[in-house]
Amino acid sequence: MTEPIKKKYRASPFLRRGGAKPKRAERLLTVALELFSKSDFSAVSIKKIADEAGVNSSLIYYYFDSKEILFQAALERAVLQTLQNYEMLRERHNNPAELISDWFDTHIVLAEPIKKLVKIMLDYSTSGTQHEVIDSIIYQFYKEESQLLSASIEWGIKLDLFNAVDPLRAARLASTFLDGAMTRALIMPTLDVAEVINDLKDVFWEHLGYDPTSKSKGCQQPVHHLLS
Amino acid sequence: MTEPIKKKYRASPFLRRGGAKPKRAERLLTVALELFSKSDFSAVSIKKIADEAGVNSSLIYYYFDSKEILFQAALERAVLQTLQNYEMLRERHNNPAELISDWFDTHIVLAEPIKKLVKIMLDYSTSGTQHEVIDSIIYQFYKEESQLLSASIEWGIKLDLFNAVDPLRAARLASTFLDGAMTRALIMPTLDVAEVINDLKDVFWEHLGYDPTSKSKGCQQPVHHLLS
DNA sequence: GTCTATATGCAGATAGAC
DNA sequence: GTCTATCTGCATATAGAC
Repeated sequence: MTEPIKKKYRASPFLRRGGAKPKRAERLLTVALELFSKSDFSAVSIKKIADEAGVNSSLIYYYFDSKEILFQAALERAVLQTLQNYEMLRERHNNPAELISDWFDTHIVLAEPIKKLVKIMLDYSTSGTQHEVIDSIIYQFYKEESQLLSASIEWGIKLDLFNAVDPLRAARLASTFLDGAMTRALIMPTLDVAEVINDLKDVFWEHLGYDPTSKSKGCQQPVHHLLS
Repeated sequence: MTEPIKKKYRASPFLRRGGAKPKRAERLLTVALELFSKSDFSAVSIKKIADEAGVNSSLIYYYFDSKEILFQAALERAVLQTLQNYEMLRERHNNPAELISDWFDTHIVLAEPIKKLVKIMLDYSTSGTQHEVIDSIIYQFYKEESQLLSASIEWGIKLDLFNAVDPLRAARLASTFLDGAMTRALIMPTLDVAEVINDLKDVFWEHLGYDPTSKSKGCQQPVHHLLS
């Protein structure tokens, strides 16, 4: 089960902005993420990815040592892009309630790429195979999300905007619910994600004892940094 | 993409209790569900299922016309068993708060089989293939769950136990969150599902304006009707 | 009902020409 | 960098003996 770990495109500092990155590799990663999120790892053939990207299947092995490496790179890229969104969220707000509200809205606007991310993480986690790199990517993702949320909640409590709830637990609650919304949307494509997330938002404010109408400065457009 | 629909083991009145059902077929369904939930459809080979069940791989084709039919039958069985649990839940309580509480607890106790169910539904839904039968099974599953919950909430409102929330939306909220708990547990196996679900329960009572400590008659053991 | 043997096809991966 | 050609193995599925 523990396959030999192959290398290439191992560089974690992805998307080195401005760097002369191979366009083909980027294109392949985008297509791969798209397909891996639609179907699952073993159902997606190298040929399908190549066809979709408009190249010969052999070329994939020029950029990535194996299908697994390609999968890993696609997942890493998706996580990093999502983390970048979180970072932008953080920088954009000087008010915890707005930040959290924006975080919910971001999940509505970016529902599609986030659904892909959830699906692909799920496939990996339940596949039985383990790779340190991927494990740590996923771990970091949830850690960052948890930190973003719990820090905001704590901050709101200090400002006396929120009830004195346990920040970590409340963060986990919100984060877990969002996973649920994504999962449900994957299972039932007809689901109105926005509606569900807004319902949750209401309940979450209720839990925090926060009245969103009181301090609303108009709904800012959520940050997009579109995945693929 | 639209494969010809094969038959055999087509009989939806599964588990006809008392009926002389082939033990081998049952065994195969159990093993199949187990494997399909661990990995994904295309990653699970017929041979693996056969090996695990201790029979020759050809035998599977004696009972099921194809791998897809086997998958479909396994999913159907899992859903029906879960629905049976819901039915037992319904019959066991004459108090909406207890019923809902028991519903949450059931998800803790039966986390493993329910995780399998969620995973397998997800795999199917995102596979791109469509089969009327499976679609309707999944649809029915969520419909029944929604009915169980919303009816209980409505009931509680009438009894003046709960706030006058929108029963359907509240039901969807709880149900979606549970999906999230299962998803998260699949992605991060170290997660303490019980803890997360109990947190949700608290928030849900809060939302319904219900104080669980007031009327607690001691925690009844949740219903099990173990999914293999 | 359960097995052995096998047909058939496609997937992942490599070698090497251009 | 990108392609053609090809090796190798395994997966689904079938035929047919017992």
